[in-house]
Amino acid sequence: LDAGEYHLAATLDSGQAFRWVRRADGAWEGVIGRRWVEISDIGGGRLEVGAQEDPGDWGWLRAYLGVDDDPVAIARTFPPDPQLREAVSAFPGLRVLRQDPWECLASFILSSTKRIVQIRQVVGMLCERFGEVVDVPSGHHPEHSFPKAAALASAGEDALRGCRMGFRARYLHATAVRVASGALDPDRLSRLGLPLARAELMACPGVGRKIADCVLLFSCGYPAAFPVDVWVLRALRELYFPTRRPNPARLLAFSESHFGPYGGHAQQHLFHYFRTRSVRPASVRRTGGVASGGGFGAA
DNA sequence: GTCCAGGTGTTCC
DNA sequence: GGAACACATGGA
Repeated sequence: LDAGEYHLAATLDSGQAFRWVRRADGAWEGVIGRRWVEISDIGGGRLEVGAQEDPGDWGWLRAYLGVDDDPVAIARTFPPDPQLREAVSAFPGLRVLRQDPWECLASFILSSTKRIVQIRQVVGMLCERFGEVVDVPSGHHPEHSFPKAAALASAGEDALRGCRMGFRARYLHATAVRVASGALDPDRLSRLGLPLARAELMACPGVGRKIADCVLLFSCGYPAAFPVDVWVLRALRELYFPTRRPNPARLLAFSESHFGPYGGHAQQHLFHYFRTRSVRPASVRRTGGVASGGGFGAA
C-alpha cells in the first residue's frame, strides 16, 4: 500500500488497538474482522501487507489503517503550540485507526484502570474463549476473531470474569446484552453526529466520557473526540497549566476548545509522547506537590 | 507492603 | 455539585 508518511509501530502500539503483535522480523500480525493480516513498513512511504483470506482490493485495510488521511494536513489544523509540535514531531506519521465499533467499545470497557499490556492479555483471552477460529498461514499459532456481542451476552457474566477482567465483567456483559438485543447498534454511531453518538455510548454501563470518546475517535470517525485519561491529563497540566492546578472538568473544557477539528489526533500524539517518554530511569515519582514539570522533560 | 494502571458508579457532604 | 471511595488484577 502507498501510505505516505506512516509510523506503523507508533500507530499499532499506542493503545488504540490491542490485538497487534510485532514479530521478530519487525512485521506486525493481527486479526481484522475475520481476516488474519500481516503488515511491514518497507520504507519509502510503503507498507507491505498480506492476508490469509482473499483481500479483494484492500480497501478494508486502507480504511482500517487510515492510510488515506493526510497527517501533514491534519497537523496544520493543530494550534501552533511548541509543546504540541514536539509531541507530533516525535512520532511523525502516527495515525488514528478506524476499527470495528463493537470491538473498540468492548475493548475499552476492559481498559479502565488497567495497563495496556494487561488489556491486551484480557482481550486475547476473550477472543480465544469466545471468538471464532480464523484461518492462519501454516506454522502460525491459532487465531480467533473478536467475539460477537451475542456470544458474550450468552456466555454470561461469570464466564467473562474468568478472563481476569474483574469488576468490568458486569459492565461488558450488560453492554453486550444491549448490543445483542439491538438497543444499541455500534455501526450506526458514525451517522448520529458526535453529541448524540456520545450520549448513546454513555448510556451503556461502565462507559463514561473517556471510554465513549475513545470509541468515537478510534472507530466511529469523529476526529474531534478527545479522550482524557490519566496520561493526557498529566500532559495538559504540565504543558499548558504548569503553575495552576485546574480540575479535570476545566481541562476537558480546554481540550474541547483548544485543539480544533482534529483534536483527537493531537490527543493521540500527546498520549503516545508522554507515555513513551515516561519510560525512563525510575524514582521520579513523588517529587512533591508543585506542578512545575513533575519530572517530565525538565531540562 | 505500596502504588498505579487509556475510569466509572455510588455515596457523602 | 464536587470530593472521596470501592471496584479486581497484576506488575514494578
